[in-house]
Amino acid sequence: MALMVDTVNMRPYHHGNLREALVDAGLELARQGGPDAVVLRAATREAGVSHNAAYRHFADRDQLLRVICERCMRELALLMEHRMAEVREPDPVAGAQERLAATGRAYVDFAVSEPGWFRTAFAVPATVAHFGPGEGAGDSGRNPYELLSDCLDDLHRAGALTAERRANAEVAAWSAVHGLAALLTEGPLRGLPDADREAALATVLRVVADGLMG
Amino acid sequence: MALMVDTVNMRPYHHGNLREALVDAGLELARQGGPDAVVLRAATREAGVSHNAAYRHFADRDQLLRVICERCMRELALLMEHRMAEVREPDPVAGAQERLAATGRAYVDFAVSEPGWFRTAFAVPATVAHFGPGEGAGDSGRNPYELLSDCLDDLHRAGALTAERRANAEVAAWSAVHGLAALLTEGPLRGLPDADREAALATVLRVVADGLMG
DNA sequence: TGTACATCAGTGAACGCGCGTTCACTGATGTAC
DNA sequence: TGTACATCAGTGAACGCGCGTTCACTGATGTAC
Repeated sequence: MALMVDTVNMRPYHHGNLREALVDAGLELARQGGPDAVVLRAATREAGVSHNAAYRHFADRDQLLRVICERCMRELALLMEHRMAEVREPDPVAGAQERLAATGRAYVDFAVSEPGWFRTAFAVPATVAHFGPGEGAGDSGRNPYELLSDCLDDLHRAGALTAERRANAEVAAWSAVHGLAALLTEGPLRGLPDADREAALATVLRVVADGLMG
Repeated sequence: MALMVDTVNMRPYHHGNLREALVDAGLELARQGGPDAVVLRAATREAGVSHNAAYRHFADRDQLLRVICERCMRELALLMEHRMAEVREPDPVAGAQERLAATGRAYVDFAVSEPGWFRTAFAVPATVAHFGPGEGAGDSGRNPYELLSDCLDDLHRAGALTAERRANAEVAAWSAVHGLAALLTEGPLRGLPDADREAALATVLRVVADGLMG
């Protein structure tokens, strides 16, 4: 007689942490197949639970997907933060330039190494979205847009970016890097050999830097 | 007794041009809902024909989708060509610069005004894709990549772009413009007000031009 | 410390949906003689 | 010019799939007394 614990597979009747388990399963699904692969039944299957158990923790599939999207965006931001922190250049201008490039590299690296997550990060269902200070990365930490803004603020503060050119600089840098990431992962540049990809990335970063700072 | 023609809806038993009708229906589906909305049964429904009639003209759904994707890409190229041809500047350098900007504007305008088609253009199923001379736009006309290359060649010929900077210039310009289009249509910049979008586009084009030509 | 009971977190079966695809078929067309 | 017949382009029914979601339920937990 199994009382608390099923003696065969050792899973208690109450999962204990099903919400987390569903999010983890959803993240794995997203990793492999992008946002469309985040399927309620697959997540519950993976968690070893019946289909509708998920409804104890999420109102519907969209709510689960939303959480997964936020986590993916957060992962992207974390890689960017990590790469920024690795920059050791003491000179304010060169340091700010290196940090800007580091965020760009991180962005593209993330997209290439985790294309499913990258696509999912931007697959927030329905209306919402819209980036800006405090939006887009859930509750904790800075989102990619904010990290980019920080770099550009640094550049401005260090005197490498005039006030005039500071305006709208986010969208220019972001577009270039996002476009490369999209072309490489979902677009016609899928499967570009490593060396070509590196050359493309270097050129994009150079054009952005030269274009912004004149 | 209807012999050749059904007297009620005047549709002959043989459609006459079902292939074209299915492609047209598919294009409308793509326009409204992107590549995922290109659904065999919906296309046949729209064409007023039974589900499986489509199999007389396409091996499977993917084959239809592929045709639709090519047509969408062709539409994008046509708008770019049209906008390039509108440039009247006689000076070779200024003319080439204006044509480059015109292709970028066309690219973003297409994405914003026809987001379903834009997404579909890049949703070629499975492996394939990869741009380059002669690829990506089906059989006729120049594809977007080639049009961009033409602009850059002009710029180089006119002396505004050094040979060194000519290298990899396509990917830089393309990434920036594609990224803006993606952010505006599928990403966090969805629904950006017109004025802000115009400012963003202007900045992106300026950064690309300055970044490329130094 | 023991027990009744509300509440929480699961189960299992079922519904309805729309899809791609296949099957055996029939009506229409065009061509050889 | 007429006719037999191969071929082409449709039809209608069905299969199997996986999905999101709902229903009535039961097992486990925790709390008031």
